[in-house]
Amino acid sequence: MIQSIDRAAKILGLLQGSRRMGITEMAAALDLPPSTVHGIVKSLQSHGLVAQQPSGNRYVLGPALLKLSSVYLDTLDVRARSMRWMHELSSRTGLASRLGVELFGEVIVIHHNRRPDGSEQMPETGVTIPSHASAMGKVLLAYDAAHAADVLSRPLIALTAETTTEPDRMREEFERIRQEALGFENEEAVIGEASVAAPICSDEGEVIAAIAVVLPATEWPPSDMVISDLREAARNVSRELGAPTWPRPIAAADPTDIQ
Amino acid sequence: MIQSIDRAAKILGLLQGSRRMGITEMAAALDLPPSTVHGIVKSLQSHGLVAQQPSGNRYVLGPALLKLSSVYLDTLDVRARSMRWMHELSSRTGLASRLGVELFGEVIVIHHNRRPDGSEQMPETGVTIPSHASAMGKVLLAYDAAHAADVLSRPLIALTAETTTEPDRMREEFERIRQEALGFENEEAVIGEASVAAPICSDEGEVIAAIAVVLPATEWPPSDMVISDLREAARNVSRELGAPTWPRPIAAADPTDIQ
DNA sequence: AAGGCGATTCGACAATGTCGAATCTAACAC
DNA sequence: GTGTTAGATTCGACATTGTCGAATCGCCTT
Repeated sequence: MIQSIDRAAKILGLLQGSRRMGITEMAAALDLPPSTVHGIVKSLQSHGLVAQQPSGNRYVLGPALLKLSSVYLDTLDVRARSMRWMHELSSRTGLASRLGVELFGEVIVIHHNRRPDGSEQMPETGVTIPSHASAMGKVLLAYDAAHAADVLSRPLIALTAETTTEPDRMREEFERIRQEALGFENEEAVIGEASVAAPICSDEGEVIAAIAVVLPATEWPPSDMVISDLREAARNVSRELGAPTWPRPIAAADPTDIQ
Repeated sequence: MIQSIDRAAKILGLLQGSRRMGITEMAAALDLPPSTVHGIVKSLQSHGLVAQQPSGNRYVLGPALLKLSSVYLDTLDVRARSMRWMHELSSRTGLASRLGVELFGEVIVIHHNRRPDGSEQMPETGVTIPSHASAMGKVLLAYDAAHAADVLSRPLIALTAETTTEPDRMREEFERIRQEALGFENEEAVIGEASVAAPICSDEGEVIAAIAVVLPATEWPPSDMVISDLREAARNVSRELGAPTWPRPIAAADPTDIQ
């Protein structure tokens, strides 16, 4: 591992968390001398990854990141193939839909279809949610033993009073997810919001993404029709990706109770 | 400048351009030994900035970039303040609208309002266009002498038969842009597409972004109503940002004819 | 005008990044 | 099934670079 690249990435991570920071502030956060941080920041700045605010004493993330992430999204075969099915899923169910992949114990939304009721909604692409508190995240954890072991090795944070935080209950939930190829979450991440998710399988049979519909907690549980449409969308996307089967066979699923 | 961070950024740039590349291919492109590239890529991968494809021999940009760019967009005060006015601009004119900032001789779209006709349109946030071939880009160049000098010091590339590529004509156009606080482009970037842009000023009176409406070339030139609405939106956003005046006084504009 | 704080610059030197050689892995041809 | 090829990956010697302390600069406050 190259230390200076590691440091540079940590600086990006700091600016991601705190939005605007000065050199001395970043140095304190990373326990490094200001001149060291200054050199790294100037290098990042020369590539547009970081920018200095006009007032001159604080730094922010830079526009080059937007271009890189635009290409990242374009690269995603799973996203390209999901968009049409998600559009249809939202049209049929009247609900918002999300596609997510794993990122360091969280699930990040790589595609979002708004609820088709004409109301004003925030675009969610780029939003992250802790995996343990999200239907998509639970699905991704259920089919990835190593990832689950890692996440469950640290205390699970409660985002609401409903968030499941006991590892044993999570493992039971993973077992059920693998049996039904469905993950559920009711007000575990956001009060008033629930979601149900299904796995997306690749041509190698691996679960590489999860697709979800989002519904108001007042409409919980999701109707049979919503669940049927969700499974249909997941199956269709997986098939387009060349998955041999959907859902992935239980025997092929790695159990998450490896200690 | 830190060489290893520079190299890491170049690797991200390669993957941005070529989408998927192997270690040996990147090494050839950068004129570096494969083991050097491998070390850098593994560092980037550990932070989610790069990912290895399941087949194992090619690399792509990683999901952490999406999260970073999501925060980048959230950080942008100019974007937050423009969204409502752009929504109104698109509603009143029936045209798509874009907000852009400068990135290495290009203009990158940081907010996009679709044309409100219900048709299916690609989201454009993250898209880049060479500044010289874009109304927004020309506006940004017109108010930034150093940037303009840099762009005009290299040959301008024609994207269509209509693209202006002569530096003297560009300078004349910049002069006119500063006088009218408006930039125009008809089929210079994309056949069939035209745009008109206005500058967005900061509280320090600097032009920090440009706002544009996009119209079909068949509707060229834009009507007086469209131009009026665009200026109104630009003035309103600038005012919200604390700009002392709009448009920025001509005397304060740095001439771009510095050789 | 002086003081304080943070950004920035500079250059000596220690630590790290580089990269050649070797090994590993997977795909392909026979 | 075996051998070949090409690319990924690992390892460690060593030269180059990144680090960082000291000094300076710039801006804001008093």
